Amino acid sequence: MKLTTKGRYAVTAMLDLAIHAKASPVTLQDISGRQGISLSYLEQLFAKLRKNDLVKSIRGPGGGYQLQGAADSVNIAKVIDAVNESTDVTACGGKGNCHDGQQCITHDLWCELSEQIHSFLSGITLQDVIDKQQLKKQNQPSTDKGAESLTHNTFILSQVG
Amino acid sequence: MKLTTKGRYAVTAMLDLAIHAKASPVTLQDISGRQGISLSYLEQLFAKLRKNDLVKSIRGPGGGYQLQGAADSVNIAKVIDAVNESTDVTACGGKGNCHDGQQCITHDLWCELSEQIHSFLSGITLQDVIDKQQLKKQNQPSTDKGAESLTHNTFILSQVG
DNA sequence: ATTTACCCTACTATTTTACTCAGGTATAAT
DNA sequence: ATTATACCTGAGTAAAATAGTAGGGTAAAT
Repeated sequence: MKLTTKGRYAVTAMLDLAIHAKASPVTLQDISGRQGISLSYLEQLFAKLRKNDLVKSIRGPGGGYQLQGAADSVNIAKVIDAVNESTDVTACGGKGNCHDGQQCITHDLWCELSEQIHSFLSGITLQDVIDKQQLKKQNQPSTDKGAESLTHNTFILSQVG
Repeated sequence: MKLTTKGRYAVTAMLDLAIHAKASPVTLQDISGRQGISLSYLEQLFAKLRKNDLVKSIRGPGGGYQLQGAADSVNIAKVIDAVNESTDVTACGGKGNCHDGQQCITHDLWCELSEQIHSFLSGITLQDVIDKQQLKKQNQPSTDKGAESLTHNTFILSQVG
């Protein structure tokens, strides 16, 4: 599990799609303008998103991209994994044969934690993120500083449970 | 919130410290050997960990590093933030002044999600990760494939709640 | 036929990562 | 005191990832 700006771009673009591509598809040009990502870079990201069946494309004039499924069927982990593809990460090639026992402990620990993070992000869909934002907007019209931690935890619980 | 191999190294090293530095401090030489990270790179990482009061150093022969606090008082988010330092991330400088309303929506959505992830990792301490691994070892002596998701979620719930 | 907008490959600049080198300083042991 | 240890620091550097450019294609709507 890797969480870089690349994955951020992908998630941001997917959220943009989820919001704007209700009826007609959205062009990469539009996303590029709204999110400040270069068109060609978006094309590269969407090539990967398409290969992973996360989006579908419509060619020609009036064409663009749409989510392949519903916004509540696409989770964040899938999106990030799609653009990152094949992060082996493990020093010993995942076979756990890096010398004898002791050496491998912390290595295993990290793998365990990495799975936790992945599992966590698998439980959050694009729709969840959008809904949460709507809720926040309603509760706090303009000023929005402070008192964050509590609402976060309740959100997490509602997602996982 | 960024989750790169750099952060992985830092977390791995901290876990190594938590396990080995019970009585006497641990040298970077030792961690370097166990975890396969170059000594000088470790020195750079630990300089940042020290500045953030996550570890304390003992100089001279017999010296090395120890955790500043107890293993259950250090959370994963702190460790990762310490070595990454200042990820502005936001395209509009966090002031939310990137044009009018619409443009900023997905931007806000990502920030929201990013906070969720941060909050999630703040709820997991080094000790938690170690404990979880111990538990896994006991339940499954050697073969450890399949049936993962369920135990993960219970772990997450126990951490956050 | 022309325009639109996806599609694809290769190339390049920038940044980050990970490491090396070359010194220093505090401390324990002799 | 001297020496060895191991932290500390900064500058430089190779490799990789990120982000973007360039230059072509192809499918489809007008």
